[in-house]
Amino acid sequence: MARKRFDDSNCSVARALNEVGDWWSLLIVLQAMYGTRRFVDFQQELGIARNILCDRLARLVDNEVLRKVEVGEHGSRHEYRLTEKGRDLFPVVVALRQWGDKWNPAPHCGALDLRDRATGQSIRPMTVQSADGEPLSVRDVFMPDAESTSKTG
Amino acid sequence: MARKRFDDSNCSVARALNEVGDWWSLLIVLQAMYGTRRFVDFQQELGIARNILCDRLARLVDNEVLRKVEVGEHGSRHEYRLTEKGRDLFPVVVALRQWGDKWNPAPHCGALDLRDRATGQSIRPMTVQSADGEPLSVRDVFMPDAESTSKTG
DNA sequence: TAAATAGGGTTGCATAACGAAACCAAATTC
DNA sequence: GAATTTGGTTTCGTTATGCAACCCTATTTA
Repeated sequence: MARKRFDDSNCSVARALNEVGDWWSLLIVLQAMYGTRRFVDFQQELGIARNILCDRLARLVDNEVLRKVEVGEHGSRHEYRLTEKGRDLFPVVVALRQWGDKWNPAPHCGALDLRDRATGQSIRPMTVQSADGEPLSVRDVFMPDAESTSKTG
Repeated sequence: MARKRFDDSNCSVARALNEVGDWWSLLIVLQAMYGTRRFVDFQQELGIARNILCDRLARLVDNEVLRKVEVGEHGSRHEYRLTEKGRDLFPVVVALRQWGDKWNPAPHCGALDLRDRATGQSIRPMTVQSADGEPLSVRDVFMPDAESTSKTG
């Protein structure tokens, strides 16, 4: 049967996963952050099937994570560019990257750290922070609204 | 055909998604962060099919995101608890939650913000930060290793 | 002591999603 | 005007997902 959808879930994590929670969408967004814009480039760089790429690009455009821009230059008809909503996934992608680097280091190459273009220094590890910037763990936070912990789907 | 796997990808985002990139795994982790530990509770609170829950729990245990703890109390035989690796997904989950709250606000209820248990204040929005704590956008960072941008799969 | 209930699964089946390769059509280059 | 490039759609076989039913053990309840 069909995958369960979370469109109207009262859990914002579930709603977020509904848009970018599949195997490919976040990788497409990541690739777009690297500068990829054209269909064939996504296809080749990700090694994704064309029909799946079609579907995902359309869905990301529907959800306003990407926008489809018509361009007239030599053969290519349009490009897929990140919207502000799409660029706003940057913290999510970086958090995932750091988690992957920490707990599943690459077999061959080392962790590929991101660096501040202005200073050349590595970026900080992502942390959940209190109002005054102190790092917080799971146990350090609570949710005022208790009912939100139930029934995500 | 089978879903494409990213186990040996040189992209850490792809490797991370290989472990928690499906529709349910991150929600299970989230639920575990809320304090859920038993099979039936995950099942009822998430509304997930039992066989899928079985599969996901086993996979999360395999990947050391959860661990299975035997407990002897009244009928229940074991619990699923977060490991350090699992708790380390906190920034990922919070980043996703904030993105979902910002761009897909819940129809009925408002954004359910997390608060610092010590002060009662709302936590900060997650940002990628430079070495001295300044927020950075996609355009503000670069990767020293250029080849890492290609071929994630 | 028999019966009901709870916890933690497993099995079968129908449907939806995925992946590879082939096919298509408009625009462009040779 | 034939071959290429770009951006898809179609076909088809495999896999994943969801629902419901079943199973086994341990504990309550009658």
